[in-house]
Amino acid sequence: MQMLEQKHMALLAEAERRERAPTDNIRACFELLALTGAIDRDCAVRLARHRLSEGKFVLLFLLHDKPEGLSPHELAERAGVTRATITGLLDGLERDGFIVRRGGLSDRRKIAVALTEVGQTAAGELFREHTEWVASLFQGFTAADRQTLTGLLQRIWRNLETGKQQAGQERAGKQQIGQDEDARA
Amino acid sequence: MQMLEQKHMALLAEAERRERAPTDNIRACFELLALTGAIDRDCAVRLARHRLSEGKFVLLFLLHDKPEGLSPHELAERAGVTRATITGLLDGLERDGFIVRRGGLSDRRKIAVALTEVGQTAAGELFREHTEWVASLFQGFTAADRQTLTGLLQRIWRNLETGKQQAGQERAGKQQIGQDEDARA
DNA sequence: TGACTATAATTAGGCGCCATATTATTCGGT
DNA sequence: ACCGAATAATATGGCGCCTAATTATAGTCA
Repeated sequence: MQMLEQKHMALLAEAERRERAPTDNIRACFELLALTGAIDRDCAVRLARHRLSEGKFVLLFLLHDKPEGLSPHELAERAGVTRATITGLLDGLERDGFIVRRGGLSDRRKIAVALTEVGQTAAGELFREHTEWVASLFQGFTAADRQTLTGLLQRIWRNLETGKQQAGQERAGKQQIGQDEDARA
Repeated sequence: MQMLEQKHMALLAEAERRERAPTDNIRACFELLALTGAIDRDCAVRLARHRLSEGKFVLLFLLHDKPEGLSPHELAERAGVTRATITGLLDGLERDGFIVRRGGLSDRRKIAVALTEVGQTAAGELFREHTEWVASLFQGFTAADRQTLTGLLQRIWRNLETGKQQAGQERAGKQQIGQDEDARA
């Protein structure tokens, strides 16, 4: 069951042919990406059954205990996406009857986004369902297992950060002073 | 450095508040997703510097040793995306001068997609750069480390598949016979 | 007050992905 | 030779995400 994606198998085959960089490492990376890709797809399929996406689900759950509503601005911050993205998600949620936009606040630039009955119900049921599903993916894992995994992942994190810094320095070197356009990342 | 995404932190906090499903498992899952999310974003940033996306890069590399070109159909198969997606990627690649579409084949429905000089050069340089970057993420990993990681990931795979089957059965039960719309996944 | 600046939400446009048409061409069978 | 089925590429429209531009409103300060 070494599930790799099509594109990754092609890339790996070529890398092996060229005997370039350590292909074992590449394979390991692709295994990681394939798994999370599958998780994301499964997540999307599950939520799609309720006319939701992951982004929409997050908004629903952020609003579930806020009867007075939140502003798009706050939603963007808490969900970690831009306000423009929020606008799009809200359009869909409003169309499907999960939320309402309320105006008429003291600051007339702002609006309040709140759940409808339907949204409230969906939020409640789905939060339970979703967290149980996520937890089930690690069924059978002991604390030690999780610890081991976390340790390995952190080592990858560090390598990733190191690579970013190096790339930044190289580019800065090439173009004199060179602002780091990756600062946000 | 327990890097989690904004949305995941919000979800986790709420899950902890409700003391629902084992939050340690949820946290572990989110760590996994956060890491691969960061890898994907970094990958996108690196390729964007060359006016490429991951999808486009895959096509470039699939074409690099095919001077006579490949059909969109073949590209779709090898890249693991639909033909419609290929059309879009090719539009961009053609606009940016990486590839050309050639007609006039014996089967007049088909076209051949081939790299230009520019595309050829880019493909060569980027393949090296990209594989080295991917491999560098696992720098310092021993064979045993990789083995450990693969083992853990496979356990998650199995849990994921199990969950899919169960969900399928439940839905099949609800709606009498119920075709399995997940067969493709 | 009036101009400037900051902030809120939205729009516009782009990208990658998808599913579902649509159009052109080929091929099989009678 | 012709009809219908299969196949190739593309068009269309949707979704989620982004950045940059736009519009409305608020607050500040000379």
